Amino acid sequence: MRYDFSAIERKWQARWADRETFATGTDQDKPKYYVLDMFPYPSGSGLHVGHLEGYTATDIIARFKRSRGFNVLHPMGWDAFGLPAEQFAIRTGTHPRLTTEKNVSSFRETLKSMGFSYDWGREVNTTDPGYFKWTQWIFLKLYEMGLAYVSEVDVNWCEELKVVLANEEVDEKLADGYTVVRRPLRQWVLKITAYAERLIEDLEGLDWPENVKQMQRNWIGRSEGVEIDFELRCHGTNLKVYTTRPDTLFGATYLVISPEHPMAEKLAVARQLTEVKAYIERAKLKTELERTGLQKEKSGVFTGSYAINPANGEALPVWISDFVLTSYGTGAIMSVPAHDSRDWEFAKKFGLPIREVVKSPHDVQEAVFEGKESVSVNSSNDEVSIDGLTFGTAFDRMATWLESKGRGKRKVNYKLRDWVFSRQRYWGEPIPIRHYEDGTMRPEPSLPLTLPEVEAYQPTSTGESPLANIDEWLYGSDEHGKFRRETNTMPQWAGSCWYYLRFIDPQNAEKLIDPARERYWMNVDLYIGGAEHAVLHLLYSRFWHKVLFDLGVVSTKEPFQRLFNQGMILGEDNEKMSKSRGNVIPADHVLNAYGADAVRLYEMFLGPLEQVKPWNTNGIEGISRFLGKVWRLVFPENETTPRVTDEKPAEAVVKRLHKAIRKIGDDTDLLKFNTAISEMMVLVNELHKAGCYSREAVETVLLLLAPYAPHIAEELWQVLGHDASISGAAWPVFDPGLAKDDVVTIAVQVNGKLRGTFDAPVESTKEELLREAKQVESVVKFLEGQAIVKEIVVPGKLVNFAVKPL
RNA sequence: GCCAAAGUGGCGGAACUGGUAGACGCGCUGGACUCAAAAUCCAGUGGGUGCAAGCUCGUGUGGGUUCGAGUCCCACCUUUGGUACCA
Repeated sequence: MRYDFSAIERKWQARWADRETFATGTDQDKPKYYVLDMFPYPSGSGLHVGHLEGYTATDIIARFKRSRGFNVLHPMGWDAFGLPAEQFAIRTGTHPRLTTEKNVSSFRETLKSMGFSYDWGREVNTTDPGYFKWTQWIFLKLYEMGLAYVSEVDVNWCEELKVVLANEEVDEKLADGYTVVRRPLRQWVLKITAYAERLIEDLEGLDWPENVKQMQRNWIGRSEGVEIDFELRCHGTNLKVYTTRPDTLFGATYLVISPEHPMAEKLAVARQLTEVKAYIERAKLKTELERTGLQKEKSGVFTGSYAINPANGEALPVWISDFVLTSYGTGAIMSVPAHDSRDWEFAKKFGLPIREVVKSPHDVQEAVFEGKESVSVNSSNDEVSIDGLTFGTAFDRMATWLESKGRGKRKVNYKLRDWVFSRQRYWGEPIPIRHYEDGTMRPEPSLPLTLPEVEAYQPTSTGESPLANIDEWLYGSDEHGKFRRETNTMPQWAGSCWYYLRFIDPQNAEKLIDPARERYWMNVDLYIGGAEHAVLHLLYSRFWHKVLFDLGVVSTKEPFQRLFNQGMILGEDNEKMSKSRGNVIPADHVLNAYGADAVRLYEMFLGPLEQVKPWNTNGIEGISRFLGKVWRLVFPENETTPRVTDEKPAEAVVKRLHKAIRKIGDDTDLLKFNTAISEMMVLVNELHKAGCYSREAVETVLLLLAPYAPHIAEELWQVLGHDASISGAAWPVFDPGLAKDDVVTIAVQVNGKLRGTFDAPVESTKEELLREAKQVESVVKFLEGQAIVKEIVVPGKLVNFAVKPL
């Protein structure tokens, strides 16, 4: 009987669906395992082989854990709000809901034809009102807790199109010849900074790749410093700067404020006013990209004003420059050119003095010295001296002195900024807030607040979302008076911030999640997705989770216990898969040609899961051949009767089986699927070679293979007389005694070079191995006429003789 | 520039805490079966040298530690990902 993968795969997929084979177990006495994929945005271009990599990995784990007695939660859903469907709507008038529905069913079909064991009864969709009701509910909680507020925020504004652009759209539009300016707009902002400390601290207990944790720490960017008040000469006020190097205060030779600083114009003396105003105007026109990325050369203008250095009473000129950011610290800095590379460049360009205050190995006029390990010099006044001290103590003494003088205050700063949470778009969750005529805001009294139908999806000319055009939806009145609804919608991040919770209790109309279920299933035991989400999605999600923890909605501090980033699969040309390169391998294409089992195995056989690796369609032939060999364990070529016998397999075969059970189980646990598959190949080859077709051997192979290639495993399992699905069968257990080798090959080296080998029982003593090694024929001639200086024996591995000529 | 990861045959990759480099698969070469092909099976396959047993070189480059280094240390080169003046 031929191995007809497409008939077999169709048969089992239909059967699994009919029998709800993969419905999540409810027996709470069993241990649980929650294995989750980063759910996809259902795009119009469909799934390609790269998308399937992570999903295959989680499916193998899901099936593996089931066979080891766990209740497994393995769900799938759709992150379906988002820009592409809206842009398509703007071009064609097609409602984003229709586009989304179409794409979702195409995605679902492809995933089903991969044989993934998702519990489809738990599918969620972020655009479903029953889902986003709770996204809105969380928003209102944030609002009640004072964590959501309205603020004027600079956005990328495209004058011609009258729209706000996402950062990634800016380049594209500029290339198309549009102008983009920074312009303040009323926005909802979430106070993620209030959680900065906890977001850093709680990384500690997570099983995440160290580099992802590091990236999150860097993004949050905690720094300890001092805010110092500089008295302004002739102004009667102070200028507050933030520094992490109060130990270099004696080396400050000028101050710099950002062009947007409230004092910028006030500080300009009459003679400098025109120049200062022009500089501020120019800065306004620059986009963030121009101010940061492209511009290496420092620019700036002198205000004409001076501030007094509290440490030594010197008058320091105050400059304006756009390399100082308004949004960080106080928007003003003290410059210590000798010990900060940016300050050094600026000082060189504008001829400002450079003074060494930390002992430097070279002349600071020639090059900057930023090291913290040297001692301070030239740093003392009548009240304080830090000369001879290194960074830590110098910092402390200066901070204490400044505090005692009332000129400074220790301060912890974060790079992390509050999260701009509104979008001027149609296709997103409406922000459920009413604005009343008296200027007050109140939450919508009943959720969900759904999207109205609109005629046009273009934003309005004022920059508001299309919702601002729908009067019936927009205006209303209640006991508090007339109101206008909020026209901003939420960003795509919103729905993906908490979806892992809804999978636990997807239909609950009363609550976001049932507490008992939450306690059983949380947290997520394994979360697999692309490294591109290492910072934002995971940080936002952790933030919301902590808020929900504070509200008592969830019982864990963190949502995702173990995180794994799969590496990208490149096109056959070793380039990132993209439409424009034309190197995309569509999932359906390879599925039709080779079948789900082959694609699943090949995706995993390609290389380590975390590694970036190119696709090569030719290589899948080897997997097809392997599956053929598995099939022929049961059905010999051109025969329709199974050849499996009930004979007990030979001792050597039994040992081989136990070794394979151990190796494949260990590798699967560690997500080392490529080597697990290699072991299966070796095992199957050896069974054929040994002519062993005993039931015990063949069934073991099927059980080991089942998480990886479930369709063929089910089919042959049934052929061998089992009525129940192999997915309910237990993972085989190995006997450590049998999984061990009795005889090992010992390598014999002379001066570290391999000169021969011999077989020996594993338990051989060092003396036995030495005696044996000296008699190996190919070794003898290398020992002749040599004095053995040293004998090294590694039991079970090798013997090495270090020799010298006599 | 900075941070992170990685460089192993023609290709994807394997090698436990330093211990026989190249498992497994692709490709290629030769052979069996066949009228022929497909499928399948068998043998070979890092470079050099040799009839051969073998010898020798070999894990990005150059040094080092060690009886022994793909693995550890130092310097450098290259690639990929992240990031963009955070005081």
